Amino acid sequence: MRLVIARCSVDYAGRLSAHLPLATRLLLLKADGSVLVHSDSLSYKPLNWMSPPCTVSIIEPDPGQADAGVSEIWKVTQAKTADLLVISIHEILHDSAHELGLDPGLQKDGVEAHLQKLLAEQIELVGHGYRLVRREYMTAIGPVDILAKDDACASVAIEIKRRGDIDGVEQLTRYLQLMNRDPHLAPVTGVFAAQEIKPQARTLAQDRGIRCLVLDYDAMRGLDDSDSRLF
Amino acid sequence: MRLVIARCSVDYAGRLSAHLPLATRLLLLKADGSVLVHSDSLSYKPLNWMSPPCTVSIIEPDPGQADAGVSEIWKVTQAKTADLLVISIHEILHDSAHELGLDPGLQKDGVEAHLQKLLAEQIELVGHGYRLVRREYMTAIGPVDILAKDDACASVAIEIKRRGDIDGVEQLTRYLQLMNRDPHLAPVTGVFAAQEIKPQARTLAQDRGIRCLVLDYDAMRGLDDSDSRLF
DNA sequence: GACTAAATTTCGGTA
DNA sequence: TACCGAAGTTTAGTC
Repeated sequence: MRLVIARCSVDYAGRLSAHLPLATRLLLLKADGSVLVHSDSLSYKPLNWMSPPCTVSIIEPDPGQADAGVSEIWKVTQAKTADLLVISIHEILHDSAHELGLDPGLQKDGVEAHLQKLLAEQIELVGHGYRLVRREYMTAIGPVDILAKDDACASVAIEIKRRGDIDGVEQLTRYLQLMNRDPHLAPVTGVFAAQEIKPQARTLAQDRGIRCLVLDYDAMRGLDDSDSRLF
Repeated sequence: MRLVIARCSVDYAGRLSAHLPLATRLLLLKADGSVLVHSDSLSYKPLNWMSPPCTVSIIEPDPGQADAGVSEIWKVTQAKTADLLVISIHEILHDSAHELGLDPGLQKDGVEAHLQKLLAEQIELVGHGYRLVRREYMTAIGPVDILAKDDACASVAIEIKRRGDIDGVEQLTRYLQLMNRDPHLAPVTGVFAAQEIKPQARTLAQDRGIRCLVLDYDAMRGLDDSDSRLF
């Protein structure tokens, strides 16, 4: 990994066109050839970047560019997409290279999968007498998060989201339409379960006869003994 | 901006739980207090991070941690969300600070807006005899990208995407349902225009009587003289 | 300020 | 490998 602090301007042309005026920035060259341009704020996302596989070639500025103060130009090209990133460097303030080695990688434990697991275990939260049929019930257009039976033994499709948005209601609606064509399952009712449900999503769901259920993640975790791992 | 190369392990607890085993990584501390953890590959996105506003406090390891080789611990806390990022540093291999100043910011020129502008100018691409009514035609649930009239003077709502996905078909469907309730507009037909249309989106669109139109961005740009700016 | 839609989305899983 | 859905999504624009 090479770290360069430099006064530079940047131009990108590819899926969009973008320009960064002259300023001091961090240029990050990774071992896989990718390049990131970071400013000193606006976290997380670089101002500009090129994804691997790509190649960096350092070229001399032409006389006109040299007169404008450009000392060198980095031309970053992408192998597949013909995207082009051009970094015009005026002054290098820091330049160091470091050997990092391979990273063992991130171990993560997401929220939606966890919510699904918890709700499957605590299916009575959906309604009295409910029973779990199975998680990730496959349909032709994708898996329904949870399929259950209500106290009258009718099918219930449950869609789980962390944030309940219109998209999630649309998704559940598609599943319900498909499942209600299957005589073995029909009639199937829908439950839209999320930690937080947006007003527009709630309105749309009610309009379509889909029940909304707000989940209390912390309370559900609290009921689950297997979950006292962190802190 | 402070750049640190260090052997470290990282734990994050917040919206998810994540752990990074001991390895050499880049730690990036920005002026706004945000922290990024980058490896030497897997571009663009940090392995782990904390968004501003957040505060970093450097604490001494307890004896057990010190025995395990930890020299110092960075505890990054988020003001609002109670997220916590803990970086256990074993060895610092590089440490430098740099004054970057404010960044003038990115000037970008997106693709969807450009596609919309081009298609409005070349509305005959949608069909012979078509005329533009207006771009960003407002409805109660949001703006329709383009409203046009066909050769029989019937209304046509056009939704434009770079990548035509199911979401876009749903979006256009909602617009069409609403607009067809307006006697001044009805009947309104729909056109789903994109550079690339996914098979499932195409199927759904056809099922709903929405016509699909694949746009050739380069050809449309070529027809537009005002667009010979880059290179 | 809330909400909606786009993103150079990226990233992971599955058929 | 293509496709589909989630993301600690983030970010930008609009009402």
